[in-house]
Amino acid sequence: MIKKESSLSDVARQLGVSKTLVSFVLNNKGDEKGISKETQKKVREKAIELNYQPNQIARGLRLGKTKTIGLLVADISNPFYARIARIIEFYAEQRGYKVMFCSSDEDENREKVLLQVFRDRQVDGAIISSTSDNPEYIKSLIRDGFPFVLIDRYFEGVDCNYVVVDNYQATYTSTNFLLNKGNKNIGFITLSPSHISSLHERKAGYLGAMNERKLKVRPEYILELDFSDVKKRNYQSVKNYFINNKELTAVFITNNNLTVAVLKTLKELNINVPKDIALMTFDDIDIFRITTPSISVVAQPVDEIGKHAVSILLKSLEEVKPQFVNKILQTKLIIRESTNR
Amino acid sequence: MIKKESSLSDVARQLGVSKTLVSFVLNNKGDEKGISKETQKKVREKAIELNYQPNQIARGLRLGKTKTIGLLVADISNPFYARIARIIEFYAEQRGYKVMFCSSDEDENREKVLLQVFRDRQVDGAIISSTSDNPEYIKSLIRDGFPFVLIDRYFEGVDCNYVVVDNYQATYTSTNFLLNKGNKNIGFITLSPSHISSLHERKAGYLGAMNERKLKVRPEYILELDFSDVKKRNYQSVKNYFINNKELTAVFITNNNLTVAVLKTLKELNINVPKDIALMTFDDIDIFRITTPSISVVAQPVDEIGKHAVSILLKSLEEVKPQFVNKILQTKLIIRESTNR
DNA sequence: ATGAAAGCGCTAACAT
DNA sequence: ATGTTAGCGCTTTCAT
Repeated sequence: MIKKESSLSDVARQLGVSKTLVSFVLNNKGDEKGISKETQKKVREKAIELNYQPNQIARGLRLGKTKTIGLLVADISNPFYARIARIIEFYAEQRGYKVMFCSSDEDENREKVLLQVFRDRQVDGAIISSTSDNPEYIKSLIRDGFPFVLIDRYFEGVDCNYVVVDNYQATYTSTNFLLNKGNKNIGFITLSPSHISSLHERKAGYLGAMNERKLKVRPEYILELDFSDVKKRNYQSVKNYFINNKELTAVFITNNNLTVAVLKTLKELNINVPKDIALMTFDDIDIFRITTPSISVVAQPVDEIGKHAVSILLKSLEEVKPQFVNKILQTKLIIRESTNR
Repeated sequence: MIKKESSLSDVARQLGVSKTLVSFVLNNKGDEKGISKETQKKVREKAIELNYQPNQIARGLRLGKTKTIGLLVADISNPFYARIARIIEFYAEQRGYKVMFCSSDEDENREKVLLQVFRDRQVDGAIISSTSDNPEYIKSLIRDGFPFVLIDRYFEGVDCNYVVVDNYQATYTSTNFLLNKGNKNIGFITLSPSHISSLHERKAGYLGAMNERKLKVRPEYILELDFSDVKKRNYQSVKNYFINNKELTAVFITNNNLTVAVLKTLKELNINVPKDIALMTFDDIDIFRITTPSISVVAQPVDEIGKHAVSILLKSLEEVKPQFVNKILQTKLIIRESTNR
């Protein structure tokens, strides 16, 4: 029961001119098409009078472009993704694009379906933090010529747009920082599915630093938590981990909501940070600034990530045969109280 | 350069039948329209063979429905709204709807523009956390028959869909809790613009409880912070507040990112919670569970809010002359360490 | 300087 | 049991 909005034909009819003319004027092609100044003025005035607003769906159908981009992440309520979303919204809006989002829950099949939904809805392109293990699927997007840019995670050997951070360097540096502080038994808590490039490389950076010092990494020092367990707040394995690994003096955690799990567990176990164990994690979100102790973090350049993702995507929409662009951004170590020992 | 997707006509042509027939079959109206079983089978098979996916934009233009809803909040990266977004996404998806979001930054004009963009894009309806001071504007949405439901904030005397919490009761109870703990000088930190119903009522609940005990509330006990200052992390006034109000033994804060500001400031000033001052706030987000001390909060039923918002909105899309529905949900006091004094 | 007409991909009323 | 056709609101080519 929406009040009938006025359409192009309404404006045209009331003025006794053609839709073409109105369309020209309202798309600022009046001069180019040689429409007389007076006519243009009349058209604009009438458009305002009738509160004419172009129907973007009709426009989209005709032009094959919807000025909409899709954003697919694991979980829009994860503060890291939420911040990225805000930034993507900001830059997209500047260029006249709206964003539609969805959360894959780290489920590969869901991701596939969700992406298809985006395509059915004719989003012009997508920004994707993929949970997929299967580059074939991503390759098919490329073959289809569907414009997208991966963020946070990429696929080795798959040539496409992506903007990620140097995860290896990040954990390599962090681990060395902990080592230089005199820690020898350093634990590592991460998320599965472990094929995700960012997690994979974070682990590699940690192992790289440890190996360089010829330090053994006992298998039980590495804990991999299932995403669904984190989501369900099932932290039992975290508890067991700390109970069974008393000799750890530091631990690196790869992801912000894992760290929430860890902090909660440590609190329950009455294990003090940093006195009993030092802590370091990924993502500089508010939460880690105000805990006691405040948490040392690897800060990702969230603004840069969002900004590049949007600009790369929109550029690739404009070009006929776009060059794929890859950005590998550097992270920043922010040392706070949780590593003071 | 998107690979040509197959359309209805492709399927029809290759089968030597009409688009109508294909449309009927694929929309499960085959039996109803008396299409023979074999033909139906052929159509379905061909559709799969050609990987036919209906173009939802064309469908939207024809049907006047896009199966998209808009979500407008102050800031999608605020954890409270991010969680609501995830939940709205969840319930919307179950019913075949996608969600498009945007952030008003608590700017009334921006909100107006953003909502118009939603309408131009033919979203079927919207879920709105309005920052507006002007019910006239909201009323015009109603007059236009644009379906929407307000969340978090409503307008006194404006008859429309909304789902909010009982904010007065929430702060009234909280303040009484603090009073019963022996606090007399209780501060109140809130956000401007203060016309926002939720903030307004939270303040009223606090004042109500204080007045009932005949306790004076000195004007300087109430701090109103500008949203833009919070966003810019300009916390100077918070600092001054605590420096100038040493006699406060407790403070209630109306909003989660304000609390982040306060915690950060208290840390800097070396003021201990709860020893020096007790703290209580709104929104049960992760962050408040893992700080030391953990923070006592008024928990909003986030899942309920999102669930109701979606169901009310979708119901109002289906009905010709919808009854407006109002939900006022109850909050829950969660007592943690920050009020132990 | 302006307009007619086609067409984007789909649905549905109305034939046959 | 199936097809013809119009039309959603817009842009754009080609006429005039």
